[in-house]
Amino acid sequence: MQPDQRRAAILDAAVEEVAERGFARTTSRHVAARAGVTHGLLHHYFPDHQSLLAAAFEKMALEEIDEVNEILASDLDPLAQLREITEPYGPGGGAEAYRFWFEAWAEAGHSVTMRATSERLSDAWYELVLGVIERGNAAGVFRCEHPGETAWMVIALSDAYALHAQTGGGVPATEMVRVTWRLTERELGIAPGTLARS
Amino acid sequence: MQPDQRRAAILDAAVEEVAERGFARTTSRHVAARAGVTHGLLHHYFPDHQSLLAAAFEKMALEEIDEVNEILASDLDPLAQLREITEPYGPGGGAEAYRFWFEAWAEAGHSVTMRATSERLSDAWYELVLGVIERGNAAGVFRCEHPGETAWMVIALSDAYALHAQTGGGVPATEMVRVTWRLTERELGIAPGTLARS
DNA sequence: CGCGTTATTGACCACATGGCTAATAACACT
DNA sequence: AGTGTTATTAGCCATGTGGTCAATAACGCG
Repeated sequence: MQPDQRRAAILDAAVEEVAERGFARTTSRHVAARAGVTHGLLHHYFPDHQSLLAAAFEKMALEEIDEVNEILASDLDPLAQLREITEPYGPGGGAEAYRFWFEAWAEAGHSVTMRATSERLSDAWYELVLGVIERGNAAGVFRCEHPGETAWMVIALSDAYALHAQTGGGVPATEMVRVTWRLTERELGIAPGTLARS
Repeated sequence: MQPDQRRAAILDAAVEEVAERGFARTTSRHVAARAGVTHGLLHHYFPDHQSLLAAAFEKMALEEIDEVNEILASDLDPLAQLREITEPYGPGGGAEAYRFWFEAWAEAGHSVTMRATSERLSDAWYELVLGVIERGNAAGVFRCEHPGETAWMVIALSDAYALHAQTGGGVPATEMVRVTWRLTERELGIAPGTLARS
């Protein structure tokens, strides 16, 4: 196997391991076993354990930013773009991915290294949503009075959805989505039910 | 020291340790050192490590539910009660407490045991906010059309505030609070700026 | 083919952890 | 004071961890 592929395979294994067990419980040997190598090899690709975890975190963040940028570069109109953005975090968005980000958020509270990456990702999301809203305003599709505040609201509700979908609670997912849509529509100044039509 | 006090001291130490390092990195010896005892003693109060962590988790959850009930039982009018709730970080403590909860939520993704407690807490919060809104409606202080949805929104924004305050990002805390208030006021059908007056 | 470089293995080390237990200190109660 | 119970300590053990390194296999290239 090519070094690049091996490195990628190790990172993939690390991401899966983190999603399953969490950062703190992710051990070199488990990652190595999942990647089909011995743990001594990890040192050949990453100077130490911390670097491996940081690289795995960074990889996930970059992939997410890339996905987001793809939406941005697409020819979709602002309304459709906003739908795309809110959808990945919607029903069926992948509980495994959520688990990874919860781990990352919790880890950001203890590790200074990861907080930086976390902030970069956070900012990327904010800029993306804000851009979509402003372009929608310019195109006359939206009539949003507080683009910055609305952008934060959209992200906040998405994150909270992911959070509450995992930690459970009596509020069903469908209701969470309904609230998110209703509030977003009102903030954007578009007709109720517009977002639901997909 | 009395056994009860010792047990409480150990649990306090465990909670602090979890908030600082996370569940997985919380070791018997560190907890013992923080509590001023030797690690052998922990075995005398808790059968094993997992029980200690579970007890610490349960303790935090019960304390938070108690605080919630205090607000409920207070003589404050619904508006004042809602102010308490929407205050930054809510009434359950500051950023430190939320670091603990992020850890707990992440842990709930891996451990089945903790998910139940997590859900109970989640439901308690929802019922609290919903109750305040409905009593406000009955008293004519609020004119909220979707109490259930609004209750979830209030909790969601509060959690997201804590989350983004920890993971950083370009959105300043003051703006997050402003959005939360504005949206809450609109959902409750009360005049803008009402919540800000404290 | 031969040779230098890189990838990969397996074994080893020092260390921290959770669990356990015998010995001791503190205590409660008569 | 005496005694049985509980609280507390110190130390041991098996295990798993991250890090390191020499030996070897695979590879690229002249």
